[in-house]
Amino acid sequence: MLVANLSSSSFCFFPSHRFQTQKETRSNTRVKKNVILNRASLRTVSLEDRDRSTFDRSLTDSNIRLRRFIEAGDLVSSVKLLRESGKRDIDPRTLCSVLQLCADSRSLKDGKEVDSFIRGNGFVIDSNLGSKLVLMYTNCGDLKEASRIFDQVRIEKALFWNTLMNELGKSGDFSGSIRLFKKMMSFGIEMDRYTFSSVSKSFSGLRSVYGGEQLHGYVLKSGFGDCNSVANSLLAFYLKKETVESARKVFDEMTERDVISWNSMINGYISNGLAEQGLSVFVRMLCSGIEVDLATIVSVFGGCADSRLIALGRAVHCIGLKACLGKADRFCNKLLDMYSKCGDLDSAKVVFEEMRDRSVVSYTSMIAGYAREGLAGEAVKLFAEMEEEGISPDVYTVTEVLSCCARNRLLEEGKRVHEWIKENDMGFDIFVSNALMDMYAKCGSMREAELVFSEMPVEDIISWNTVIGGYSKNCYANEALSLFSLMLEEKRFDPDERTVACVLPACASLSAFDKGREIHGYIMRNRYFSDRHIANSLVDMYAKCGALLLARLLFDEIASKDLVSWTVMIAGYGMHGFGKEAIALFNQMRQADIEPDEISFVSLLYACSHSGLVDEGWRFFNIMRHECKIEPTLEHYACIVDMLARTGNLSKAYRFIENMPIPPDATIWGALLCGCRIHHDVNLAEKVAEKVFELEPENTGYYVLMANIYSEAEKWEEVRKLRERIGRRGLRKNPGCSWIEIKGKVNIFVAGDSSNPETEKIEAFLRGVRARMREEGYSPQTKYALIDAKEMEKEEALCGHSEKLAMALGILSSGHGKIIRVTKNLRVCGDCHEMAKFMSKLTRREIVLRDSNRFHQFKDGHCSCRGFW
DNA sequence: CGGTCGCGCC
Repeated sequence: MLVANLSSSSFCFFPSHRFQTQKETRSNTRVKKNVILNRASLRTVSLEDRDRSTFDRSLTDSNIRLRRFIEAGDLVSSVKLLRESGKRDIDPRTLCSVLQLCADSRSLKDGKEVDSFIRGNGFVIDSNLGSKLVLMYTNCGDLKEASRIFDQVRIEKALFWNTLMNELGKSGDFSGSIRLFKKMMSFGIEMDRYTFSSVSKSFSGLRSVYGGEQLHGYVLKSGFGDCNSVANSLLAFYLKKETVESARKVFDEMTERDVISWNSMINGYISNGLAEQGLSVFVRMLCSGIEVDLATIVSVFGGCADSRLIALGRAVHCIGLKACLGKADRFCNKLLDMYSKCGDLDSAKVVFEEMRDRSVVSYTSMIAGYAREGLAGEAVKLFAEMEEEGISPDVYTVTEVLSCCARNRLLEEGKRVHEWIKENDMGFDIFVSNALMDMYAKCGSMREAELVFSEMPVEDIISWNTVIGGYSKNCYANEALSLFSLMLEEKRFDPDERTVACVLPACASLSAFDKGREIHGYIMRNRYFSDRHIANSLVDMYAKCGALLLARLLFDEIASKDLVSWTVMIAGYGMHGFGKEAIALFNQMRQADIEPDEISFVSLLYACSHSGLVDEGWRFFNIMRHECKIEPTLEHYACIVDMLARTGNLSKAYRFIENMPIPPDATIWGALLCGCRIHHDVNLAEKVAEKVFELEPENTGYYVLMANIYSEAEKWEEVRKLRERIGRRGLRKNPGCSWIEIKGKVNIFVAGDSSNPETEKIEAFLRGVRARMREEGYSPQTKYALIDAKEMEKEEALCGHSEKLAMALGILSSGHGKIIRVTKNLRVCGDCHEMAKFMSKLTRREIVLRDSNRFHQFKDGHCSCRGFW
């Protein structure tokens, strides 16, 4: 135990001379006590002598009358009589009785009047009278006044100290309670077992492990270590996550353990997430022959639920029935919850149906059970049913139903629950509002989530995390970052692990490198890197910001990598065109016995296709199907088609699509259409385009792609026809835009944009670059231009797509050594790609351009994509 | 007794 060290520590809460043996303490106490008692008795004797000398009938009368009122419990008359009496009429013992009556009646007003009678008449407040005053003030709730009396008079009996310490603790004034305890020690008052339980609760309340340990030492020194209830209080003190092992030590050293000791230890382990240890203590308890009670069984059910030990749960169910606990509501509810958390919904249902009176708790647990098993319909149905049964759902039920709707993307049901919440006025509950926002966020309705957020009277960190995460997940990365900044600016909450895990993907999707680095700093300062969610999203963020080496360095720092860690790194290599490295990493992952899933295969196959590794791609596609038994999804097929089409295997890709066991969607045919463009196969493109247009008639991107194929083949008539076709449908092209982060600010450009304050400089710069390119024999690749003739003219005149503008701004406004990082929402255009190569050579700057598909790293006139895009 | 928020592919 730590006590030995701590008691000799120089920074000791308890003055070291207080560490005396029990014997010493007691004998010292006795000496002091006698001195004080002698003094008090001297005073009392003299008082009584005086009273006796002036003895008359009226005094006896007043005392007798007063005692009668007191015995009858008539406080009003007692105080009235006291008011009319003088000092000589009243015996101090009678005063004690009046004070007791005030204490019992919890009447502070009368109590104060008695107190002022005592003080006004100059009664000597001895230990007895003082104790009663303390009791009166304690019971009447004036703890300050009660505490003050301890300064004025020596109270001998531990009971009064204990009672006040308890009340101070209950009122939250733990420090006050501990101050009283210190005073009790310095007065040398003899303590009893209740003293220790009161004060240990206060150290608990202060979360002062140090104080608790000191108290522990004091308990041992003063010989109370063997007292069961004192040991139980110490157990209760130590039963927190950080100190369970100290609790275990106390428990193991106890000579006699009662059912409370066992229950405390079991529940202590289980409620701190150490279910297995708690359950093994329970098994020991059974062996020791101590009889279990309701608290034991209820805790153990929780432990079985946590560790999914349904067999043990069933056995404990029997033990509980044998102990005749089967009728208790808490037993049934916890049992039902245990079965449902262990995935045995049928048993849960049986318990539920056979329960005598099903409470709102029973219904909530049952609904949670359905929700966990994905039976959202059943969950929502039960929610409706409980009202019909006359059981009103409460905030717990509503939160559970909402989280069920969120998990299962049930927007309509969720909205109906929202209506119900409004009708039943439950929006005040922070859990309910948070769950509501999460439901809307997961169902993709960020507008509704925002509305709930704006109407919350108070929010907590979870509310902010939910909305920030909702923005992140729903492609509102800018909004996610803004809200995150607002949270910091207003110093509402310090970001926690969840916040960081919500914001990093937003940085990743925007390629907000500087912002991401800032958050990285925050992660290091708060030691969040050990959180794997965070480490993984950090690696992903750096990879998506083009800082692949940094991503790899951090990846190597992750102590225990999980599937996601490997997947983000593989995907990172893939999007930068490092197919071989992605494959090597994938093999390492399998050597580390991490089983790949469908997502990691998507990343790997894309890595193969982005690097033109056809044979490898095929090999892994087959490994996935045959070795890992993963049924390919549309994404996997899209990777293969993309891979074949890019490398010119157009007819092979076509046949592959035709033989797919699942119906291909537009992205599959779209991948082939891209290949047709790269390899200039207009005939196949026309055939493929019709399928694409049929599957996704609203997606303008495909019309643009086809138009480009026609214009590259100089089939202008076909371009015109296609343009007409789009016009008839009233489609608008999804505008291309690019952005670049400069000094923490994101600058966004669309094609032909002149809204940036630096526009003139940008245009001049680009005209200069174009001129140099012409001199060196490059011609503008206008065949990549858009199909809208007007826009085309404008762009040509302005010399620029959005990515050109962003790159130019980057070159013009950042220091020479700095890498230019531009991001585009669509694929980069061919002319821009050529120009970027040229610019990298001309200005000797490294340009990293991330488009919707992959990274292009331009250096000395070359691009890392080597044409695979 | 029962309840809310986080990472990877497309």
